[in-house]
Amino acid sequence: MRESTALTLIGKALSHPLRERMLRLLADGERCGCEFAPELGVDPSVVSRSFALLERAGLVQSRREGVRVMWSLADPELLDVLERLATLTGERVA
Amino acid sequence: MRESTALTLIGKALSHPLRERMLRLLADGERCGCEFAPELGVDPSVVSRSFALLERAGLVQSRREGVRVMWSLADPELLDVLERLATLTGERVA
DNA sequence: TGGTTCATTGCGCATTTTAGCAATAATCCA
DNA sequence: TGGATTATTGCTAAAATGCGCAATGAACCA
Repeated sequence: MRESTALTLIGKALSHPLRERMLRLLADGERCGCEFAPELGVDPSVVSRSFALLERAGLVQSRREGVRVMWSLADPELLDVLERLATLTGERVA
Repeated sequence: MRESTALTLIGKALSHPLRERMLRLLADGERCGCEFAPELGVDPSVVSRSFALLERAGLVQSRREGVRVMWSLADPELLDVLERLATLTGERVA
C-alpha cells in the first residue's frame, strides 16, 4: 500500500463483501467474535484479521469479556451513513 | 473479487490514495481529465482506469466535450458525506 | 497445573490490483 | 485526408490482498 488516509482505510475496510456482511451483522448490537466464523463460513483467522482491518479504520470497536471478544459498531449512526452514501451514488439517473 | 455490492464498489473506489485525491480535485467542480495525469504524476492510462472505477462506484460522472472528457462529482454532497464518515470513525474516544 | 475455549499471528500460496508502455480509438480542425 | 490532442485498452511485471492451516497467546476453571 502506498500511503493511508482515514478515508482510504475506511475504503479498504468496506471493499470486501465479507467485511460488509460483518458490519451488518453488528447492526443489532454487540456480538461475540466467535459467532462470525461459523456464520460466514470462513476460518476464524480470517474473521480476526477482518475485524482488525475494520477496527483500524475506526468502524468497529471491541472489548474483552473473559475468553471472548465482543464486537460492536464504533458508532450507532454508521450504517445509516453508509446507506446514505450508497443511496447517494446509487440514484444516478436511471 | 468475490461479489460486489454497491458498498463494496464504493469501498474499492475509495481504497486507494490516488483515487481519493482525484475526488478531492473535483471538489470545486468539473475538470478536464487531461489535468489529472500531470497533476498527480501518473500515466494517463492510470487516470483513465481510476476514473472508470470511480464511475462504476457511482462517485463521479463524465461528459464528453470534443476531444476532452469532463469529470465531476456525481453528487455535490458526496465529499460532505465522506467527511462525515471519516469524522464518525475518527473521533473514537481518544 | 492442565484442559478448554476463543483469538491472534506466522507462513505459503492463490488471486486481485496497480502501473506504465505501446497501440488504438475518438474528436476536432486545417 | 492528415495531423494534433485527449482518452481508452491490451499486455506484462510488480505489489497488495485474501485464505486456511498450524502454532501461539489469552483467559477461565476444575
